[in-house]
Amino acid sequence: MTGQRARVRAQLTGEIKQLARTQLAEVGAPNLSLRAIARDLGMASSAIYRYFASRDELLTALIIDAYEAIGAEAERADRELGPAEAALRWSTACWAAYRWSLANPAEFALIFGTPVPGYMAPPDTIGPASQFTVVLLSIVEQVQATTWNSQATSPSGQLPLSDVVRADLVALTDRVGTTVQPELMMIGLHLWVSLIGTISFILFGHFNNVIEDQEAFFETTVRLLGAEMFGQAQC
Amino acid sequence: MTGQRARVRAQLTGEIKQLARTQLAEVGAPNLSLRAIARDLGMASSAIYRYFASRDELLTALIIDAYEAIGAEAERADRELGPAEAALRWSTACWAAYRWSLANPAEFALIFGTPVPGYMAPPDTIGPASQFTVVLLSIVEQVQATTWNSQATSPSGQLPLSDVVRADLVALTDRVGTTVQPELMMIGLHLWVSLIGTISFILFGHFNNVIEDQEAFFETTVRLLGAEMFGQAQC
DNA sequence: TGTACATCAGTGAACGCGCGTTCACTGATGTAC
DNA sequence: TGTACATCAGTGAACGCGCGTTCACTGATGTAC
Repeated sequence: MTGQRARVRAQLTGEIKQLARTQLAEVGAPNLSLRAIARDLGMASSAIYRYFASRDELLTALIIDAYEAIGAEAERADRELGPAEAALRWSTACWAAYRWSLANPAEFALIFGTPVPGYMAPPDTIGPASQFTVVLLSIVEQVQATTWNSQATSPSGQLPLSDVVRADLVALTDRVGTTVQPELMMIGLHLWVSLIGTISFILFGHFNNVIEDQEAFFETTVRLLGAEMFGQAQC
Repeated sequence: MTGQRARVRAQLTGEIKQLARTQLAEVGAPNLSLRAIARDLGMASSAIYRYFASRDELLTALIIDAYEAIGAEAERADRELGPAEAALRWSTACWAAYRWSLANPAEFALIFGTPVPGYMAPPDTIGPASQFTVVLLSIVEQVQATTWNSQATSPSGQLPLSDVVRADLVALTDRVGTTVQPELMMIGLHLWVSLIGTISFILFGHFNNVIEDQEAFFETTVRLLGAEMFGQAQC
């Protein structure tokens, strides 16, 4: 059977990444050690090089995996929800991101924390990085198609965009191939940033000794953010 | 003169920290090396131990300095502004944080990026950490005293807090000795998180190839955030 | 004003670790005829 | 179906680095009388 070697190879590649993830949580990305992984695997340290050409290449693989994982969680949650109001889809996606992040704090830090110094993410990471935002964009499009108009009640309606910001946002919508209005796009980006910022604060401990029930705080934040886009609706 | 030795000591301590900051920018906190600092200073590596008992103690000093620096910037900006509307004070504080962060990205990462694995921040850092939020709180208090009421127009008025979140927020206001309403406190925390989240995204490169003029984007975000607290007012 | 002593800064060698990456190699697994 | 050859996984030694921290020490600076 031809695939025998390939299958073993794929499995060991997976094991290496899994051990790397474990190490990530213990020592952080900058101290990720190929030798330590080899030790855990019971192999010679040089053997790792049959699977990854360098430490940076392994890091890249982990970053891509992390982006794909959080993106896949959001996608799955949105799909399982089925047709629903945009507000419900929003909070569903937020909770998917939250759950994944709490379950995988080291990988969250890998993609949204301090960039590893000296490491340059290759272009391969761009695609996976946008997976989550694709889900958000689809929600934003639904808002545009149904509820939203630029003179709406929420602060958004009163948001005057400067020419340069509007131009940037129009260029962005063109690039991703959507017809969402720049005002709404602005709010969408802002929600995305605030969502990740909130998860960061919780994960990185900035709310310790500040907020007791951080999950409840997250829930309120999601609602608050939702109100910015959907007006004063729902749950 | 008694202070001679002390003065030299203080100066060298400062030089060590300055070199440490430079290194921070180049290799990141987890790879901060006492030996490299000593090398840059032209001293024996063991000499550093006359100034800092360990690597962690040096890190702690840098963290405290960073918190104090960003807090001091905000304080100074707010003071120089003099009596002003809350909205203007808010944007002034935001820009102070933004400018400092762009000028000191490594130190921003030190306090708001991925925590250094294995490092536990001692309680000494709590005081300096709250310096910036003291400025924000003072703005929030002004809002409460002047414009704001819980049935206001912005989404905030429509923000129903669950019992557990309200309890957390009340405990928090008690602890910091203020009489700000929990709804407003919630929004204040949210603004704080979103502000730092936005700066993180910009600094950590998440807007590269997404937004061209990131400073203009920041300006719009600050306005958008302000609108959440102040309603649809001003500049 | 001068001397004796204590304090402190800085040295340099050492301990006991760690790391990424390369290279010539052995043996096993697959492939082509 | 069996043999010859190529491919590939894994080894172990080595190169050339790095690190934090300790310790006994020298010599200069300050302090007390």
